[in-house]
Amino acid sequence: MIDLKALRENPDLFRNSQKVRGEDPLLVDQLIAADDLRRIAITEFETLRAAQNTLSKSVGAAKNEDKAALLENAKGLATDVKAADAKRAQAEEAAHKISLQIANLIDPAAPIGGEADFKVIEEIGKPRDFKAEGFAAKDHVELGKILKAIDTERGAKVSGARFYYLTGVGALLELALVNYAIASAVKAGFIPMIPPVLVKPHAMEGTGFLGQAAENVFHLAQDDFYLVGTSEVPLAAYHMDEILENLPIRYAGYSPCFRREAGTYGKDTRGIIRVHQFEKVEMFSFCKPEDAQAEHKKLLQWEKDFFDAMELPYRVIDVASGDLGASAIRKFDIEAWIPTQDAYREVTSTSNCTEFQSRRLNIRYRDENGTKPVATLNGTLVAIPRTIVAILENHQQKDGSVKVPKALIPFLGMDTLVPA
RNA sequence: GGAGACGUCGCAUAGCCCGGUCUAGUGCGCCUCACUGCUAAUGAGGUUUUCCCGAAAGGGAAACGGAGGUUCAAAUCCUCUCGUCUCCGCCA
Repeated sequence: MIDLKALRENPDLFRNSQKVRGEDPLLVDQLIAADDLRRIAITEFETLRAAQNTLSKSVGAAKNEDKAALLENAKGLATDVKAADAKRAQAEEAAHKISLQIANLIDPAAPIGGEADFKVIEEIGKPRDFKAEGFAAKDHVELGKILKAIDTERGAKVSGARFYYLTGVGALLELALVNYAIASAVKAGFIPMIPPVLVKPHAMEGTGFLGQAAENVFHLAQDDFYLVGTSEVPLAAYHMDEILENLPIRYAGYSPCFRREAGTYGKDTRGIIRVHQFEKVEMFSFCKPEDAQAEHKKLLQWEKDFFDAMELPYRVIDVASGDLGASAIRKFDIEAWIPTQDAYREVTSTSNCTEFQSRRLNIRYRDENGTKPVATLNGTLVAIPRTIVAILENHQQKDGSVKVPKALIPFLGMDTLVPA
């Protein structure tokens, strides 16, 4: 949720933000109008209510003969108060509804444009030249088969398209990646968390996932639970309705993630690049708004550290305004090189959501001037399937074996994955 | 799944039966001041949040798990709902 007062003071900023995001700038004007109505309604109600309170008090004190007259008076007032209150509630609801539709005020530093208009910030590592090495790179599906690490066929048999089994070294690889990620997060001061992945609508709403992202969440209609698409949801909602002390607070959440992947028919149908269920270690920070930008850089650095340790070639991109999602004011993705696709593919993403989520979730901190919403940021440390894809494809050798990155060896207990 | 108890100001509790004097008492904690070689003790005062009007000073409204209802008036009465706990059953 955006800052209503800021919007009132500087509507142009918000109109422009909406525009560069490809969202409707007219919502800003609708909100201003609705907010005016809301404030008028509040004042009307409160005036009446104040009159009623005084009158009501005098009823209790009054003697018999005066009482009847006062009561008569009070009854009329009660009706008016009720009507004014209903009007107030309705006006507040209307304004609130519009305010929920307005995206977070974009960071002017974010590149303007659509999905394709990202800016490459840096490229790290060099893609291998398989031709020069004298063999053709196999893709992760093939390697997964050779190593008996990934079974997509049986995944499909049991659960359908976009499901898979990690088997043998594949399963071990996940555990090693997770353990390495958690260990480095703990070293960096994160509190490791294993959160619930079924959440109530309020938590989902509060993190902004029931807006335009709604079609991508699984919903258990019978019990009105949502399956989270990222532990960002339960981690953000963890401190719902609280006033925090000792910021920043950093959590590293390890959880399964569920995504419907609606509207992606025909995209990434092969392998485990795009799946309905996967595990992920997610970093989540609560900090003071003035520290958010620096915190964002730190999250990105931790992500880079991880991919450096995996010895993978990757690039960092600054995601363009039209592709940010409602909560983020700026977003950096790490894209790892995928040899068989001859392309960089997204493996992590870190977002600065400033106070957007905390306003909805009512998460604050205290300073000299009272309480203020905190800033929230999130970033992927490791999303398992895509990282496995990158490791298998980039570190493969001619015979189909895969070299294990040094950092991972102690966690995996082997330096090479060999064909089974 | 069945039966019951409970949910109040940072924490612990009172108030609810018998509606108004209750945003709400008490204890603890915390803050300020006084007293005091120091500490402790003691005394006085203070100690929630959100919103509206206002340049400010200040004024007003709302909140006793949540949502409705009854009433001139609800922490207090009624309904629903969520959560916690206990017992029974069931499963591990």
